[in-house]
Amino acid sequence: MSGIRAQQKEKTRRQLIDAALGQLSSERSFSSLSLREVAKEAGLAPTSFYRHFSDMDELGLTLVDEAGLTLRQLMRQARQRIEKGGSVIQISVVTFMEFIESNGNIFRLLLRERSGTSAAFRAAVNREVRYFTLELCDYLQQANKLNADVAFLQADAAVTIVFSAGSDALDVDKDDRQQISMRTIQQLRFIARGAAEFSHRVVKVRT
Amino acid sequence: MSGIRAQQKEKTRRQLIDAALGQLSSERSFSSLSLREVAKEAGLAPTSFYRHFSDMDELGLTLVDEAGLTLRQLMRQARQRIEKGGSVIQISVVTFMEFIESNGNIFRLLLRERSGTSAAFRAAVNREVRYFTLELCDYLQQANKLNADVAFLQADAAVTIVFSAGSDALDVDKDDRQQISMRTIQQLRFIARGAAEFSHRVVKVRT
DNA sequence: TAAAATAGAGTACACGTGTACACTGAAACT
DNA sequence: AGTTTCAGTGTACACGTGTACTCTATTTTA
Repeated sequence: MSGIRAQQKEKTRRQLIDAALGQLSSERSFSSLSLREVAKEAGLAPTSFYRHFSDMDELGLTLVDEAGLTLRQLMRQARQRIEKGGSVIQISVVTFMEFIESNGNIFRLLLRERSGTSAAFRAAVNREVRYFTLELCDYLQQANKLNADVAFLQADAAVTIVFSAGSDALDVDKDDRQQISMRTIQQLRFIARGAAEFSHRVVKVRT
Repeated sequence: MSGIRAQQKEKTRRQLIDAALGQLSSERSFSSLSLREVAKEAGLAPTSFYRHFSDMDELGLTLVDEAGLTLRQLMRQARQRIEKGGSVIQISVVTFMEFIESNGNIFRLLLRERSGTSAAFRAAVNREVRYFTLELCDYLQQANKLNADVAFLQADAAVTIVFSAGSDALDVDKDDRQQISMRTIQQLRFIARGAAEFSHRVVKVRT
């Protein structure tokens, strides 16, 4: 029951996943990857691909899940840092920028497939981003005692701004990334301040 | 000198452009379009394509320019409406949503190519978005007497939020689009309020 | 009016693609 | 020990692709 076979299968499955991730870059999107290329990179015959995924879409959705995991891992890291004190906004942005730096291709995958041509991909990415947003929303409600609706609007706006900044930071050198970080921090402060002002009044919108 | 020939050429050039734009949809991106498909849709032999563009990339960049024009046209429309009175934020968002509704494929093109695999495309789209942002920045400085740096940060954040909302509004029915509009308006108010608060202090960041 | 230019069509080719199918050898089961 | 399962291979095929090349008909120029 040890499963020497299942074990090997899992291993080459990972090789396929890693091969796909490894081929992503600023000039190569997942949708431009071919089954044959991925199989070749993984050291497999093209037709062996089918032993693991029914088509490239299935591999792609697995990659999105993978990305979601990485993203949540990132959040845990950020929360740990915050608990040790410091500006919440600054730590969050810095953590996110570190994520971009060491997981550029994963982030690119999320960015691209979010506006891509597959409804399933778009849904998968949006689901991951929503988790991200809702966790931030909870945090804002607890930490800042915000009205629930206001907290959601703030969290949603903040995530949008940070993701957009991440996108800008992808193909840029360290100095520029620093600039982008500072700009983003300031913009998040605007939003936080604005939200705080409005949190007394009743806000009727929620999506 | 009337140029019956040049005239005809311009006409089929437009047919190519329109054919390409017409094939875009939520499940079809520009990069997935083939030269042959576009030529066929335009009623041309594949090889005749080369009489007008050296490759698909050149057509694509033309499309991005086209999109930029449409975007600026949109801004003019918004400004006219604003001059006739009303909430600036609300009118801007409503105008933008109208744009999405009637130019969905053009907006999709911008969204996708902004994070696409061609550096030239990304640069072209970012240039158009920057124009958009700078015009808003000027407006904010004049209308709200804001500090130049704060105005830029606000404009940049606002454009990011609005574009993201546009992306969310693409594949959604009228009611949901209305929801998104209200959410966006409120978020823009947060930013405006926050920026106004900060505009007294000195802000050191500018990108 | 004769010559040159050129938008567009048609043919042809090499290439990369997804995948159907038959096969192999080793692991897993009975 | 004998049988079954199955991850991985190799071959083969039809298809869509970009584009080089030649030819044609018509406009433009000289």
